[in-house]
Amino acid sequence: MIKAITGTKDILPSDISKWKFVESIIDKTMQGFNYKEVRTPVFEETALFSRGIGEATDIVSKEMYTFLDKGGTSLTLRPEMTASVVRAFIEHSLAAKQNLNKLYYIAPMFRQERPQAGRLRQFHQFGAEAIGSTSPALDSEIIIMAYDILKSFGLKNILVKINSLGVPESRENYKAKLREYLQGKVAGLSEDSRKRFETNILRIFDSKEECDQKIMQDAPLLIDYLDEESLKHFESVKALLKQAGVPFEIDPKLVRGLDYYTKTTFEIVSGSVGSQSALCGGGRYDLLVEQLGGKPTPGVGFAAGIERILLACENENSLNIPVESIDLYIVRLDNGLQPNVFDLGLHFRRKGITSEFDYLERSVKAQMREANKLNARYVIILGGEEYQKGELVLKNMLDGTQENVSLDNMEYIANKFAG
RNA sequence: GUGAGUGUAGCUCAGUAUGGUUAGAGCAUCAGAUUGUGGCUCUGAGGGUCAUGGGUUCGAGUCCCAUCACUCACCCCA
Repeated sequence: MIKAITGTKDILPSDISKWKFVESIIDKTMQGFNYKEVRTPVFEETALFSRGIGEATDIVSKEMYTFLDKGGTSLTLRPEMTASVVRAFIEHSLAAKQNLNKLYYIAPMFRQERPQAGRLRQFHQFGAEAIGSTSPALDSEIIIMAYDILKSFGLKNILVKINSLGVPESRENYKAKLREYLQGKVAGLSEDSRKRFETNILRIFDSKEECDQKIMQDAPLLIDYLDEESLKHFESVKALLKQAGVPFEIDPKLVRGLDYYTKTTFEIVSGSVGSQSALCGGGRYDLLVEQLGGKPTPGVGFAAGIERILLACENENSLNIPVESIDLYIVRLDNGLQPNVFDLGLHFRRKGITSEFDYLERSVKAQMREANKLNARYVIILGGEEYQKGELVLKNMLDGTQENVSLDNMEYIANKFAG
């Protein structure tokens, strides 16, 4: 038997209502903030991601699905969306059409990691990017949108964590200080952290190893070395979040794994999923556009993992999905009327009234059972004496009442579903 | 990439310690309950190469080995 690739999942009809519901809330919220949807190809030239996300990051160095096409070009299935959105922004000169572009997406991403709870190889993210302004209002807006959407899913056990990474210069200053602090202590670090000391020193803060955490407890914090402008920016972001009623926590150790972040970074974590608790993450990237070959343009954005959110919703039992139902089921008393049933069904279907009938020549009882299983609001029973008299039986499945309706008064039935 | 756990019906699981006739249950599916009407109830039916391959044995779902798959955790991230 051929099975789906490791780390990929089919979304079956029984799950679709959940996804549609989630997507509709995302659409509604994003549009309320006047973000416009954008769709980009699932694969891009590999260089886009290695340059955008950073050669040394885990995503680029070991998690990408990269392959050569027949022309010998190295292509990669997108592991995240920001680089692609920025590429499209530059390629189509969106900046020329308006100063500020507010974009959002809902799309599949691909990373070749070992699957576990809340982590798949093909997974779905939604997110937003506001490109073209340094205003802290946009940092806040991005965080508020993410928070509002999660709240709309009924999630309670969530925490917003924010931090500021400052501008590159202040960060370099700080890194030097941190290196100085750690210089004599390297031997006490875990193996991974010793590597990070060379490659990405800030990430040592993320380590869960006890020995690392002990050493990092007294380490200097980035936030104390922020430049004045970044600090001011950070204060504005915090003030706006407070104003919006979004509870948050400052996490000076929140360092994100993508290279392009500057100033604000944030994460929303859930206590209701396994170890992959980050539902959502993002931040400001004022240098990315230029880095990818565009004119210097600031930006800020976030991405959220839909499967993780669904997992959290399931564990908190927070999603209230309406049960699926259909409008009409047409029962036939004798098989000879099959063409008439088909015709009648088509009549209502073309009016947008969701209708179904039996294709398997099953008994009346079986047809009624089917109607009930489908949650049909009304059932038409066609055949027998009534049919001889030019009538059909219309049964209301909610209260069980039924009435006879003349076959040339289908308006009457259609009106049951009006409005 | 590293570690641990689990693979028995469409789904959730018994059965494996002490190997022994035709491998069970619940849910789901289908059919029926005097034949023209759903939900509840009752009755019945279908559905399993017990993950795969090898080994031990008179005999393996059960013991041993290998492989594969899945799950969780590390790592990293959404």
